[in-house]
Amino acid sequence: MRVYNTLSGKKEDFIPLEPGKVKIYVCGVTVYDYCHIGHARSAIVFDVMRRYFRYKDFQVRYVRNFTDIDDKIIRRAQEEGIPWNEVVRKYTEEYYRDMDALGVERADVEPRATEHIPEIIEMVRTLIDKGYAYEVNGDVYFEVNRFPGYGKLSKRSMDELVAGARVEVDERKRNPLDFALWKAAKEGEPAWDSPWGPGRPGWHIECSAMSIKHLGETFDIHGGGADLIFPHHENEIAQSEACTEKPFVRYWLHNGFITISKEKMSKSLGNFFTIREILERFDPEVIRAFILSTHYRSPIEFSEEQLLDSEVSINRFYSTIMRVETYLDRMPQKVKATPEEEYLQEILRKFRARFEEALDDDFNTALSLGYMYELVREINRYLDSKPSGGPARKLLLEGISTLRETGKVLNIFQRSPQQWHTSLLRSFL
RNA sequence: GGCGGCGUACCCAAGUGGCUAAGGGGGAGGUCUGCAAAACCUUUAUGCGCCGGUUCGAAUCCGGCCGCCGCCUCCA
Repeated sequence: MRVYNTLSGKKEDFIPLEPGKVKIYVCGVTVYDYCHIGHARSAIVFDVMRRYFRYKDFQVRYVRNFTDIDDKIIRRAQEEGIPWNEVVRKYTEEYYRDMDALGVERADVEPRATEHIPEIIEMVRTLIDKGYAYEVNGDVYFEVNRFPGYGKLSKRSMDELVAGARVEVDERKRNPLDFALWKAAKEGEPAWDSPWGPGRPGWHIECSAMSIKHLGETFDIHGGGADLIFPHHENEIAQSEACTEKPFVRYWLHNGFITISKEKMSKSLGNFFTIREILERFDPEVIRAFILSTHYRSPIEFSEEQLLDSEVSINRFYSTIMRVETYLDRMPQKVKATPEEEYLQEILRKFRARFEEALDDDFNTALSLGYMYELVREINRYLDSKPSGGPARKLLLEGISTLRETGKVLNIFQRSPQQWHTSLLRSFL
């Protein structure tokens, strides 16, 4: 397998730390609002990677966190006049509702920052002891100048970062790029005791502490949206490697954005659609197929037209399944071979290899889908030739089961045609 | 300003040195059908933003130009 590693900027052979095993950490969401389609993309593409590793007989350990304490959560709690942990509870529940609907599997471990305060404190303490961090009035900052590799993931030098920085100047920091490991609590804010006084963890430290705890000091894959490359993942590398003195992650994988009118969909621009809104109009399988019809690193333009295209494609699949079922029910015993049989056999013979070749090449789901639709067409062509008898039955069933099994990797094509059609009718109402 | 990415048909999209440039949607024509739908077939890029260069050979590598986008600030 080959994967594109953001760290090296190229595709590399994937070699796991331990043969046959793969350890993956994916940055999840901050639970303070409903998820939008961009969150869905990240969740779905990494879900597919995980499923594909399993398909390839890897033993997968998959960790995806929830950020359950930060400024946005605190602000939202104040706005709604409810406790911060009530905000967390509510939006965690909503997250699961959306992701379950989209067929995103639960992670093996789903750690939360507030459940790892001791590990976080321990890590911050180590960083201070080693001289990588300093305390100022109850805040603790990581000193980026102390870490020689700073900028290696986002491919920027310190000078460039400082020159282009638009961050507000905080006089207490030794360098404007220094980032908070621990934040002192202001009046009325949720707080945990620490050697530096009551406070809460900074955003980046939780992912380092939790990934190291659940996957070890070095692990295989760390993923997330491309907008996390800087500063989040850059900071994770700095604090983790400073702390453990070992390489943190072997392969950094990042998914591209969803755009609206060519612009990045984002909270701050306000040009986003929630998963919930889209699910009112489209079947979840349509959303999955739409997202997987583009390579995970490329931008996808979100549009109704594209979703409708995906809907038609999936419909063709289920119509074919139904056609085969009906056909087999009425098919005569008498053996009738047709020339099309050879074509279908030929495409089936090559199918698995081509499917795997596509996904082996940096998870090219778009290409794998193309092969699947080619197989659908070949099955229809064979049906049109009106074959009959045992061998024909066997061949048709093989075609269907091949699509079903490979569909498992993308988690599409898993329902009955009846279920699909029922759901489709519902979306018209 | 710095760094990075992208530009393939009417739309989406795969393809990163070499067979006829996947696949889907849409359009046109056709087969089947009582009609229709579905399905299938044919067709829809001698060309891959533009101009040069390297090479026996380039969408694919190099240089320049044009256009679009992202990151540098919370962000999937």
